[in-house]
Amino acid sequence: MEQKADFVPLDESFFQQPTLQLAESLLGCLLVKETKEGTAAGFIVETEAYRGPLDRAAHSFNNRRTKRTEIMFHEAGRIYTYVMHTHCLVNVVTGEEGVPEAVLIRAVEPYEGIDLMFERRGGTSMKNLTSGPGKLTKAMGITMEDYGNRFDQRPLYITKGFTPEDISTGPRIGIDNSGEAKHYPWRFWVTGNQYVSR
DNA sequence: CAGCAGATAGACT
DNA sequence: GTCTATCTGCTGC
Repeated sequence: MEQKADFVPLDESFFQQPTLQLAESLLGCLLVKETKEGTAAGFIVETEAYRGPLDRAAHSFNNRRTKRTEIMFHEAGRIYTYVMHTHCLVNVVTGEEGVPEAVLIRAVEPYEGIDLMFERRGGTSMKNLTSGPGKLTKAMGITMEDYGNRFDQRPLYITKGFTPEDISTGPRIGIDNSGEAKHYPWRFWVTGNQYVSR
């Protein structure tokens, strides 16, 4: 009876929305990671959409299909983790089988397992704990182990959170060498939330 | 606030 | 073998 029944993963049909719409729908949802050290959870407050063939900023631009991007060609709801420099980033795969699109989770608001997150992140402030894509994966213990799993089942999954009052959009971050694509307003965040990366 | 080091996986010559 | 990358934290003006 140790098991918490509070967190019920979202149904897979949730992920079967157009990528831009899903990026917006994900705001306010609760991202949960269960490990043997404990459970860490946080509300998603910032996302970015990456749209395969059309999007120069996406790893899957021009349908580039490699070992790394392979998972983006799968059905919606898969987990795409990617190691960048010293950090791991986490994406939600969207689109139907064969359509390489994804949503990057850029920031969450800490909700449960906050002590555990501080332990993993070392000395830092509450505001700095999960306010960035590399920070949140470290705080929650998300790694390449999660690559290819599904967001509708443990140990890494998404469940219902709150409904954001107001949502902002703007250009994405960290894709300066992507030509035109860098101006696309495919970044979404909860307006005014202090855990948004910038 | 600009500049840069850090450290790993995968693409490309 | 070399180069780039969906970033972060620290240093020095």
